[in-house]
Amino acid sequence: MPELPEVETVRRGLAPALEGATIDAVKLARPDLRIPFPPEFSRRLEGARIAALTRRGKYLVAPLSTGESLIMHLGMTGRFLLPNGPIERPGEFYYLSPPDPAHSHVVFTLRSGGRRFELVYNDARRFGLMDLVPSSALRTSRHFARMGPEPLTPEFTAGVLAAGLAGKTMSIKVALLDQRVAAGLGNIYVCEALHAAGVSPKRAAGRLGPRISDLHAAICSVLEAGIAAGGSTLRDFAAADGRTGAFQERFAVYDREGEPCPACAKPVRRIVQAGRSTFYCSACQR
DNA sequence: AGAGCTACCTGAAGGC
DNA sequence: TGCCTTCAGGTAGCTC
Repeated sequence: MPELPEVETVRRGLAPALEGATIDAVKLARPDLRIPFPPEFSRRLEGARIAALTRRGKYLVAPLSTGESLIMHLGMTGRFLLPNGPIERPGEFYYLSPPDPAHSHVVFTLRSGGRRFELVYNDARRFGLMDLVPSSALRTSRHFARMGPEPLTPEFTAGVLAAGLAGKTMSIKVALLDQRVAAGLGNIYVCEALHAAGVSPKRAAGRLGPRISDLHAAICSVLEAGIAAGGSTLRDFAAADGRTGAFQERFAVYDREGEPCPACAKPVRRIVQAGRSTFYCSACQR
């Protein structure tokens, strides 16, 4: 579910509740998500104060008072709930459909300003992960060591993007899904960015030429628009406060096979690349 | 090294 | 109604 704009939406929803809170208890319903929880996961978290909630690519990162950072990835179906959290209307159910309790794998009990509340991590497919790494070694951790530039920051320039794609013979669609090229892009926003840039998903990644600037600008604008809309809601994504995203209503091509291209009205096509759906306009994207 | 496939896991939706 | 197949927003590990 979550790509950069969705993870950023979750971050913004959770940050006011989590930042400055102390972790009183952590209950695990099972020993692993996609990977095992690290040794003594709960013990290492209990008593820690959450200094901040940040994001890198599709990961959430919470630096702790203990010197370690809690790293969290939502996979495809991960979501956080604040069922009795410091939100204006506690008890309100925030999601389109109630999450199956069988898939609530982690329950944090947090304390902040004299209030105690729970933060529940629910993940049906269990493709998410949580890990603990020393805050001083985040950059070299296995999750981030090879991760590419962060879009929407000054480090992500057209030149940096071009360098990341140089020499690649694979399609630009498949290349942009590689988190080493740019962090945080997924299937939706890659499709949308390529459409916005007028670049065919089938074009060789290393042969964009000067159009790399258009693609760079499109990636930034599509991600910014996604964040501004509160992410996309397909199936069941919702922000921590339960509001659903609106960006799916603005998709130009994603999940719109057969519908008219908003630019030229020709039907949007669907093809499969590296086993994943690509949606594009064969007239607008060359 | 680069590129392509498979696996991980569950649920929803569509076809018959 | 029910069974079966296909597909889903992600990543990593394996082969060639």
